Amino acid sequence: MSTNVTVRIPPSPTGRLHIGTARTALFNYLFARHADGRIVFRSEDTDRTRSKREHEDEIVEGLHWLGLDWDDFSRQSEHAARHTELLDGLIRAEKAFVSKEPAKDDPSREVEVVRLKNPGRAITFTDEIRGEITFDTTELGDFVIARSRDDALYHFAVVADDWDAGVTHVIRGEDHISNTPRQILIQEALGAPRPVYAHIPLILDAKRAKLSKRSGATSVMDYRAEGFLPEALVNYFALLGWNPGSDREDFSLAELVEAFSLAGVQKSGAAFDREKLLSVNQRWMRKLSDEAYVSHLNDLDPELDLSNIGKIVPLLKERARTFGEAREMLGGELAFLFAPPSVSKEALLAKTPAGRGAEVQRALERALEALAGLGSEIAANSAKDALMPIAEELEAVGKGSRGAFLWSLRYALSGSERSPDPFTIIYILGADEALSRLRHALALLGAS
RNA sequence: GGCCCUAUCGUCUAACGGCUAGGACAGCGCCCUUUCACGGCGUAAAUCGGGGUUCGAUUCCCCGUGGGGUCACCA
Repeated sequence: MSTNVTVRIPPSPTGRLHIGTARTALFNYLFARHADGRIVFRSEDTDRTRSKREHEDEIVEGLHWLGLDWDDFSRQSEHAARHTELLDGLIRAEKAFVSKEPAKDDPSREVEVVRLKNPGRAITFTDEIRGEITFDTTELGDFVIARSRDDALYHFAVVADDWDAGVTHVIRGEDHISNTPRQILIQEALGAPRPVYAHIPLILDAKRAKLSKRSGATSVMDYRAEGFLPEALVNYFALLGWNPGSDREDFSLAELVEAFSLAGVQKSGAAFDREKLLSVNQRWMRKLSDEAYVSHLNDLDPELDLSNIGKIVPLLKERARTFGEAREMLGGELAFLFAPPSVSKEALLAKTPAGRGAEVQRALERALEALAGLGSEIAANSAKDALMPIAEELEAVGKGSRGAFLWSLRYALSGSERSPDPFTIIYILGADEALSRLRHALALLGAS
């Protein structure tokens, strides 16, 4: 592996795996893998009170689930001794100093924080995505870089760790733009090289504010639990703020690695659109083999009885946009496929013109006989071949009767005003169950 | 509010000075059709405003305005 490019994925384990974290990690991954470079994962756990191992585990698991990986793993807390060493060096060189001051949380107590001696000048850096950016750093003053000599703060730890890891490209959210000058100040004090910066646009919610817990589901794991495919999430996240310069939207992770370039990254924030994500997800679900589809359903809900679902998968593929939706359909609008529905005589004849009731009933009886003649194994199209002639005959006698008959047939089988067509239902139910439901409907009509 | 970033259909975006401003999602309509779903076709929908530069600006510059971010001894 060449080492001309090294990026970092530095999540802080203080919460669940946020969509924004995942997308930033994805962009780093795409950039690095495209350049055949290195990726270092660094858990930024220096906030001892908020950092939790369970969060780190979820972040790692979620990122792996999306298909991302890295070449090196470390925790910032493991670098504490190195931070102290660097801090001491800075103090000795009089580029930083220890300052005795009242503690922020308890002013009666005195603490010794470390502050950077700020030369106080304008800092200009080049952002790969936005061009030159200049800040006046005088207003920053001699800012705090460590709570004490052995407890470095974020900005210092980041700069030190990036330096030690040989990070060449810092690709992160736009919200870090204003952090960059102070990190550059620390770099210069340390004598560390300046990496290339690329600040990617933020993901916004529907109200165009930075995505937060209030904006709805923001954890990648929530989407997994809802039955989204990692391929779909990756595909959609990549297109939020990046594009290949063409109309193409269908990308696998490997194809993204191939196509990715910072030049295609957008400058302004992108609103997260769940509808579009759903559409992308459905596209990926449809690519699955029926077997894989069922296996995903099983992963989502191990309690689900999927023993006789094989014939139903095509129906789910054309309807469900997530596996969660698919599961709901099995217990909802498609539940009639598993247990006989209740049917009403009125709905059975809902589309039958006045005075034609007897006619439709006779046709249903003929349908029953035709079906019985097919035997118990029904092929995909044989029900249609057997029953459509009856419908056509009816139409010849009275216009609109075909539709009335087919409606009644379908309703007798599904007990629902909206459902797949009767032939598909018969195929799925099998001859015995279909005949039983038809008999039941006929009995209802006969009871007039 | 200071500082910084930013600005093409409702949303994601294409067009890196020169085409009727293109695509996708959502919307709407039509077709297919026994209903639903799928599918096919079509339609509506945008260059924030004002100045420049230029033969010519969505594109380059400036000023407004809008939006966003950030202002910790959090990361």
